[in-house]
Amino acid sequence: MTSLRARQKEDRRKRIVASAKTLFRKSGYDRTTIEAIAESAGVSGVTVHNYYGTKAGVLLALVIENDALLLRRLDESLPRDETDLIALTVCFARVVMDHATSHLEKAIWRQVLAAVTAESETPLGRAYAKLDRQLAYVLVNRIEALQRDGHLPARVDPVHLGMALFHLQNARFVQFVSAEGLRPDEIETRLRNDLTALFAVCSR
Amino acid sequence: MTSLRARQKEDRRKRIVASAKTLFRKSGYDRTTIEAIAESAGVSGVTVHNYYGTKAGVLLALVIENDALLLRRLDESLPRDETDLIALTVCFARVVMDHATSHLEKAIWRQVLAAVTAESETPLGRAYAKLDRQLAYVLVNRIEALQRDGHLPARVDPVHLGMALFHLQNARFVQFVSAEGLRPDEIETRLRNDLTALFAVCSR
DNA sequence: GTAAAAATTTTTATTCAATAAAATTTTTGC
DNA sequence: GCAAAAATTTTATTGAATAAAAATTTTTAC
Repeated sequence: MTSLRARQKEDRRKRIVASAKTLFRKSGYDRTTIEAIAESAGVSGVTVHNYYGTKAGVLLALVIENDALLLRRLDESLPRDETDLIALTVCFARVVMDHATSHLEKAIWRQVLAAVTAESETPLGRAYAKLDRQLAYVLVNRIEALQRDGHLPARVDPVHLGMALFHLQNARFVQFVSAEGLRPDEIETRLRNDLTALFAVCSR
Repeated sequence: MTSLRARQKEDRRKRIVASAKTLFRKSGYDRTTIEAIAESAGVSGVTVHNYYGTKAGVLLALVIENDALLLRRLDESLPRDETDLIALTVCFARVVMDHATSHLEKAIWRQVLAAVTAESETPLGRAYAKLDRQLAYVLVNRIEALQRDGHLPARVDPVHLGMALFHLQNARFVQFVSAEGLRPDEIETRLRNDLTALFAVCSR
């Protein structure tokens, strides 16, 4: 039983986020005012603030919505028969980059990453962190499968390995959006170099 | 031959940054206004903007100044006789965390990290990126020494390895400042787990 | 040493994000 | 339908950011 009030709220949320996405893509983040988003969504500017706290909050909400999609897409896009850990991680990174660029420009992703750090202790920040963890677990699950099939030594902890690889991939993603001219291919090479060097250590 | 004008400019810069550091530490980032920094430094608010562009710019300038110190401190603090790569990286991470917390609170570091991403294409953002690269090279140099002394296989590329380890360490640093309650010991454990898992892969 | 010029800061004004309190509208429960 | 509750809008304020004009100071040239 959803009350009228709850439905209206949900409706406004949807309109605000949809308006924001359109405007951010059309005019960029800085040149889009909260008032413009509010007007386009048919609410007052203060309501947008009441709903999302900050302009960055609206952006984060929008990204979280899209990332639910990425989560499914990732699982589909990673080939089930891939046995090479490096190839798997690189593929993961590429799907993330493709998804990102197909939705928003790099300049806006920089705002997203900035907001995530600045607002890490707020509800929306936590929601993003949770999604990030789910993203990491897509990789962890694949690594567990790899280990089950004997493509990885039994001594490696798949959760730790998955997290480490995710962090590394994420660091390269940050680099990707931080430099306008950097192409996915170049990032792929760097990530490959990272992994090759690490796996070549083989100490003790 | 430094002109009077150049000296005065340098002097104002110093006063602005010093005032900002004092005020940020005393009242936090958000509760410190540019006007307050300006007044304490004996200049107008607009001058602060002219010098650093944004409030975050002032913060970044301040951090860059401190990081020059970190660079030296890091090189001193890393034991020369350390032959274990994991121990070396963990030690590196700890020095960075100690340095960070001794200068500014986590909440302010979150603002720093946010500003770095948001302003990656501005001069101050680039200056920070350059310092980051120098920090990474402290690690790279140590790894090269390790390899020279036969503690690392000849097949590993020390630059790639150093960069990868730096990124991993950095990802954990971001986590460190993003969660108020997270202690350096816990981060150290996580980083150790990352490295242990990666080095255990040993594929092909 | 002084007057013109060049450079730099300050003043002034405007836009917009963020926040708070009061006023208004809408929904809900009876 | 009507009173109470909940939510939105209006109104107002602070502070960051930016731009243009005005004022000041340093430099340069004589």
